[in-house]
Amino acid sequence: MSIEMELKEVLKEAVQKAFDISLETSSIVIETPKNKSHGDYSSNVAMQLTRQLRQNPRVIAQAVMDAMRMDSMIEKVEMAGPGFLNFTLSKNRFTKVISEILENKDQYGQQKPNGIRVDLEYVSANPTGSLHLGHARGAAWGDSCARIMKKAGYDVTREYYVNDAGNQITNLALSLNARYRQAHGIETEIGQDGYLGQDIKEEGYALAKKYPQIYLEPNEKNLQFFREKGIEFELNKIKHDLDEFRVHFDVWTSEQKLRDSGAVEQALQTMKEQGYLYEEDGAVWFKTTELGDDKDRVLRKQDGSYTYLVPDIANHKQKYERGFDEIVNFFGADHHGYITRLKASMTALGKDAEKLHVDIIQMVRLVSNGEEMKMSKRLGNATTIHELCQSVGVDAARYFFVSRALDSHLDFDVELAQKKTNDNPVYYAQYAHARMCSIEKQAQDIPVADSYELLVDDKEIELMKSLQEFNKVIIESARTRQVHKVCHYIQDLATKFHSFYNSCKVINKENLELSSQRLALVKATQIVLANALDLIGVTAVESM
RNA sequence: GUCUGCGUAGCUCAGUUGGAUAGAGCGACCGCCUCCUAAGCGGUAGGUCGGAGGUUCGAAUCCUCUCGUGGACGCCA
Repeated sequence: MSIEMELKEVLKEAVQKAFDISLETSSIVIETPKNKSHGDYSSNVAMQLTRQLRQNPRVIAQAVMDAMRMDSMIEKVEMAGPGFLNFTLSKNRFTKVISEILENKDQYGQQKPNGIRVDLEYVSANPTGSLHLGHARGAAWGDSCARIMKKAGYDVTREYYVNDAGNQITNLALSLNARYRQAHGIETEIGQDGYLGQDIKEEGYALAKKYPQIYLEPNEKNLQFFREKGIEFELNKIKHDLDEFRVHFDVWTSEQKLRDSGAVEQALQTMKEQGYLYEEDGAVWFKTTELGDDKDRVLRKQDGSYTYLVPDIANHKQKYERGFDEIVNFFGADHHGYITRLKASMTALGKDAEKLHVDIIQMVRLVSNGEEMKMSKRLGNATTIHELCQSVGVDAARYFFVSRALDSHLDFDVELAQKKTNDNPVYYAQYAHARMCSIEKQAQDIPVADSYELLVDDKEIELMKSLQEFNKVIIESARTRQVHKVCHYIQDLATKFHSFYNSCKVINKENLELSSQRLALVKATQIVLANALDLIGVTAVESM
């Protein structure tokens, strides 16, 4: 049992005994005080009970303390401030974590299956161009979130929804056809909605070489050829870039296949039966205003084609039918207004919209020399995920994207990410890991201890406390999908280690007993740091 | 105008279902390698938590209003 659970049990019993009140352990808050003089752990139960008991919190705290059973791990309990109970634990309680880590190794931190099936959809960029910075943030965040949730015991499916139908794809086909024609010396303009990227130009020319003179006219039959070639080309490029970025998916859902299967019409039919649709101006509308939206939305346009929302409704309907308990989407901030519509659709289909979570990814700005680089996918001059990997490396890129809360705008400082100095936080953590590996390498003739009673230095205790936090961080990060918490944990653990390193010499032939115990602590820290870095897809390097 | 983020130290940002004297990194200043990687460590300076009310034992955190700022408001995706 974790230290926190043990303390909660102790408090629960004491409150029961003192006031005959039965508390849920989940409602008891155990904190780690920032101020060292407040002990190792603290609780505010007394203050929480003030309203119910109508007594001074200090009086309540005293009564709880008097009723408390003195567990062997508790060295001291004190009442402080407005009514906090501060616990100081016996030093040997903290060493338990070392043996747990050494036993479980790379599986340490893995929580038992919690039976919750969750679907995470992220990136889902149209196959009409390379992935750029915004996608990269979504990719790094979504993938890390998947890793963390798996570690926390969730049954995770990683999903990419491919918009391989609709206008954008037709525009792509037209652009390819235009380049194809140009390759044949026929003067052709790229339409206003066309894609001007260099890659598409090259692919058009390549197709001209491979399939000469057959598909010149932009008629429907030929466009279908360019659609297929275009999607194949773009999707392969995307998969290649994601692979380089260490991002992989379990499921690639095709919009075209959803359409072909009749799932789209089926979803519309259900919504119609539920009375949410009506016709006006030759279009089919969805009464989203009845479900919290500020205006109704068109589903089928005057020209008979569907809006973007429609196949996506079918996409999400199927997620429900696939049996997920939680359905999560990571959307770019520019799709914000879309959430209400999507949730409304699920309600209209009789699904529980509460299961559908949409996390918004705030904008990324590329900053270099204090200057912002504007991005436009259509013009083809955006910084791609591949270029980013080339210039700053995958580790730094992934680290930067998950180091900030998702709802904060991110200024990605390319120069900082490129630095191989201590200005760059990713190196700080990797350096800590490399140091640990170096110690292990040099201490191969020293046995790793299995008892740790000599580890009583403040720096050692602080380090063990951080190790103890790992499980909590995983669970909390997964529950809230706040990936950056893992990043902060990594920084904290690295800091505690560097501090320990500077004041506690590990390898000391004069004191083999202490050396072998410290070596065990180093080994445990190295395992946890490597496991934590893996959660965000960053390499735990062994030497630098 | 409506919806939705953000506003915390000079800069970039954390802040544990509301908790004690608001934290970290960078930058500035002062120290530490005859010693396991100085890509490191220790220390100092720096904040009316945008502003005003309210809720309560207690507010950076919750509510209302307000100011600044980014984004979205399409029969595009």
